[in-house]
Amino acid sequence: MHDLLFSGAVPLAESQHDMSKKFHVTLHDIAQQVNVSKVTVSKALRGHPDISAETVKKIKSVASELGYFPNYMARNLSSNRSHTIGVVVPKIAHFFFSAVIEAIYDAALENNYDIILTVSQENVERELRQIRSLLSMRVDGIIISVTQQTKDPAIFYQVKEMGIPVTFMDRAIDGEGFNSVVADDFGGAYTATEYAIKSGFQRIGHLGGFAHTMIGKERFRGFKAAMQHYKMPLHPEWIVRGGFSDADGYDGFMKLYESHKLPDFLFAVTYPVALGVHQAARQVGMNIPKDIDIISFGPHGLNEMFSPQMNYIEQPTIELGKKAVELTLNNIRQRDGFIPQKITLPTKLVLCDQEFKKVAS
Amino acid sequence: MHDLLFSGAVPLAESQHDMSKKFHVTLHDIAQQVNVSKVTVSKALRGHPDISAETVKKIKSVASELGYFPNYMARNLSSNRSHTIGVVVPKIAHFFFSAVIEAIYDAALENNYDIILTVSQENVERELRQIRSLLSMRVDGIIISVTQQTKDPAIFYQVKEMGIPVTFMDRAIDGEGFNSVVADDFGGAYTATEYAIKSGFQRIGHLGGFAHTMIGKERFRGFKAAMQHYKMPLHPEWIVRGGFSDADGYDGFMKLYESHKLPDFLFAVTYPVALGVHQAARQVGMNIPKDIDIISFGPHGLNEMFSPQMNYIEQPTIELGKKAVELTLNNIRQRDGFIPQKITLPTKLVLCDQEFKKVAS
DNA sequence: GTGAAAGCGCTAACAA
DNA sequence: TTGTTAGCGCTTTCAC
Repeated sequence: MHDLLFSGAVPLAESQHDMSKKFHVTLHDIAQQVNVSKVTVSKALRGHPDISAETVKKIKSVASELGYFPNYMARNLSSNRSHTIGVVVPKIAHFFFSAVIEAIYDAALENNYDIILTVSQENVERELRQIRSLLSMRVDGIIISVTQQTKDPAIFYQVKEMGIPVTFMDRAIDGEGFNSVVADDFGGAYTATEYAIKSGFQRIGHLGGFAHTMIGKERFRGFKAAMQHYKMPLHPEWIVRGGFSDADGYDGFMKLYESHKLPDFLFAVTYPVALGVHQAARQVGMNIPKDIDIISFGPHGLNEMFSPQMNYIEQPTIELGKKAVELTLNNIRQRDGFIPQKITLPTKLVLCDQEFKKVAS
Repeated sequence: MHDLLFSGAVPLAESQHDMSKKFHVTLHDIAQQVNVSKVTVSKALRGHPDISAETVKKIKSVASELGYFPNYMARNLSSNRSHTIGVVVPKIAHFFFSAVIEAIYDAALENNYDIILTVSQENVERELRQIRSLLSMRVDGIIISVTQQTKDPAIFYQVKEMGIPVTFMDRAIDGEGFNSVVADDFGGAYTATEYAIKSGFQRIGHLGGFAHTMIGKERFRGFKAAMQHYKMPLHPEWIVRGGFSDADGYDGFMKLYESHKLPDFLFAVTYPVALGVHQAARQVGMNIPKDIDIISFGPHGLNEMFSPQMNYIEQPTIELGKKAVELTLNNIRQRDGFIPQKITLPTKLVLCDQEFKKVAS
């Protein structure tokens, strides 16, 4: 029995210069064994209705006996579909992105699609390089969360021209003809600010993100809108525009601290920024929330560690990933008939509770 | 000028049934424009020394003018190398894994290799499915961190038989002929326990992971070794074997608490377990570190948020990723001549300081 | 220095 | 129901 096992594959190997091919069984090998043609095997393995149940059974058994794995490179080349979605993110080791990425993987699997993930590391050149790479891999669609520096939409138009749907996730750039799935940054910021106002804080400050990013803009806009709606004066000295990292939060707080006119409440643009604030506050001997309270966007399950816990705006990470995949898939399936969609998912104000929640396993 | 731009590609498109191929420029298109053969273009674009500098220049300019992207499916099919490493991890949204994954991506990029990442979600069937998928994509090698339930090494032997190097990362399984890169779990656990003993704690307990996993075993072994070395009695009632998640930590603590004989120090097998302990302790009104102190493996930059901060064993996440890639690449390049390596990377005891550190950006 | 021919493993049209 | 023929886009001989 075992002599037969590689009877198709081994002779093939002998004639190969590349030894790595040694044990790569092909349709041809199976066809020989079963005494049918390659095409029959191909059809049988893919569940094509043409082939008789008996033949299918025989073919399948031989296939698994030989340890056959379809060669996707060959399959994709001839069918001209890769059944793959390319993804570009700025970071992986990041609370928010790692959660979204996982959701993307799960959603894709449910739809029998593969994901090819790439990382730009917040670097525009690397981002471009990765997009090119995905194009060369002939992905069927691309989901991207751009870097904080990405401004030029040219490449995205080029991708679209190639017939490859583009879906922006969370971080979008201006431009027509693309899908996008973003969290309701404006609404979240508005709610957070409103909460501070209604809680009676009088000196409310904002540590905002980069002014040129959608997120930085929208969250600042939500902050302003709430302040204006409740007739609170906007104090420019309490508004610091920086980046999205903990270092930015640290620096921002220190800047306020050194000016000797700290607000009594801070709305931080991201969770890392809030962490930086915590760090800085501890360093100068100030207590949160006693001396100064804070709220920020989405800690993504990390809040449990804090004592006392922080209030926050929950971002729909799972939904973002899921929607991005669905949208991209719809676009891929409908191709030209598809009208690009822009989806905004709601955020939620979470006031800290003491109930036990799962963090990460 | 623009009429020429797609003169090669458009007519080709007309004859295609699949519209997605509309604007996919091929070597053939470039060849026509420059009036040379496909082969010349192929060689020129790959920097083959055969072609004259002038021809190369002309070809490259036309290629970029037409917006040419090499088709990796075709390239890989004919060259029988994918220049790709497949990766399987149990989780992405996890402090430890997301850090390692990012390191893997960076290391691969430096070596001009692509990564295809898949997630098993701690599910053995899904893990198998993803491995199959990677094999079908004809990855050149596989880096894998197995699920907590993975016991059967059969598939890994099969992969190896196909001439595809396997490197276990962090979570290894027994078996010969595979590479592995793991953190020094034994040493880390020993050091942690030793620290507790030297700090004067008398009732030292351990919240251990699954007894069937390498990590669970090694960390427990390190704990025991240190206890024995310092002649500390091992109290079975202070040793709880569970899993690696926060829920396990929560449950473990509660079990000890309800038994009314809590230790005064806990060595937790993972950071999530320690988080669960924190959560539980807070719930029953106990203070860490006053009432009971704790140490655990690797919070990966999250420690800054704690107040007071926790001591921990630092895991070499970046190094794990980097080494895994290097090892796999070496194995790929040397093929049969390669002797599989088992690398253990040192861990480090970190006693909390107040200095500002970057968390995540 | 350049190119013609053959083939990678598979699928899609069309015959038989 | 099954097989034949023709590619997919590229690389690899090997001849010129």
